[in-house]
Amino acid sequence: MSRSRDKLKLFQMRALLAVAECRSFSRAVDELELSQSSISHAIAALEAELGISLFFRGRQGAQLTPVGERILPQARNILVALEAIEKEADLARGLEGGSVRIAAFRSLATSFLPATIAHFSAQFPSITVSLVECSYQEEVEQALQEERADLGLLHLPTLVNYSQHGTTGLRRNHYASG
Amino acid sequence: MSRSRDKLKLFQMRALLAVAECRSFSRAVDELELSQSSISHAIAALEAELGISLFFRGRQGAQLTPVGERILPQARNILVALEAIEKEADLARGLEGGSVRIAAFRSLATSFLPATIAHFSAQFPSITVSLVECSYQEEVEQALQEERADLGLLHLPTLVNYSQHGTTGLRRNHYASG
DNA sequence: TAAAAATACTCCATAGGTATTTTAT
DNA sequence: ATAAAATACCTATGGAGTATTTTTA
Repeated sequence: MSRSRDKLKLFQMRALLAVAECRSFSRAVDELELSQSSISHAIAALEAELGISLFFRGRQGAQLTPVGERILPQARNILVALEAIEKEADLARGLEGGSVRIAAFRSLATSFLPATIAHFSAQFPSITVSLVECSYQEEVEQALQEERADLGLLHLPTLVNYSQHGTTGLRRNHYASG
Repeated sequence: MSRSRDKLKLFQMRALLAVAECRSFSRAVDELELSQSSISHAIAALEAELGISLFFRGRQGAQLTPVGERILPQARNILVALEAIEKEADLARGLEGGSVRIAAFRSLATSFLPATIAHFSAQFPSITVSLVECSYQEEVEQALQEERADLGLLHLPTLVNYSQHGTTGLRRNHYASG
């Protein structure tokens, strides 16, 4: 059977972007860290697969055809989506095995926090969420300063405060409720 | 040197989509027309590359992890963009070497049409645009019926009418001006 | 235990490279 | 004449397959 059922390849998208940007196959060599030959092959294969010409070639380099011009943003979309996937994975990896200690006084701890924590835990099951119950606002601030908590819930105007020394790579989703 | 600098592969995106949809590696075989082994390899490689687990595996099949759930729409975006690229290419190919004959009466033909045609020709240089000048509206309709024109410009309320028998694959961009 | 996924192993198509030739200005 | 792209040819990575073993509800 035939290998690689994918007609269009990702490196072809990268090549398209780079050559379009550099307006030259040769100059795209540096950006792609690929030989001129490979870039030529890649674009040629892409053009053959699509049955169209993507670039006008000349001594002064390569220039996008009108079709190439319309295809370019879609190729960019693909690479952006790929980046997004890697970002999501990095974030998730950063969260693996992490823990968050939340300091809050009793009234908050018993009202909306359980639901919020449940929701969070459903999204990030590998993160241990623990609660440091406090009787007064001062105790919350104390817990943060003594690094017995990573996240503290306080009254307005300082509703949410957080320490930078948590044991997790948590970089967003600092849950708080109005 | 190493082959394939792309860490993430398109067929892995397809596999992710299919397995997520089928909630099973085995059932995705039909949809992907790929062996169970290959699908397993593809997902495993993707998970290894991203450093995360995309599916919970069990006897009843496979279910997306929270990260997998967040990555899924991006994978879909990639495939949608690919489709769009092929669509653009198909359209451009259909236009290759085509021609459009426009029937219009003199006043229109000399006022806004030249600019419109120039713009169109810049976008689709391989298409021959010719003008069939008419003195009266009835002549335009006649030219269309006798297939001496592919596109006719008439007065409101029937501003634009077009024949289905053109010598080009033109399927959109029926240019008209208010 | 049975259905599903993972592994072991093989194969060859193809991405990628070097060296050279062709093309366009 | 000369810079750029295309082509020829080669190598070996990794995608895909069949057969089998390992999981897990």
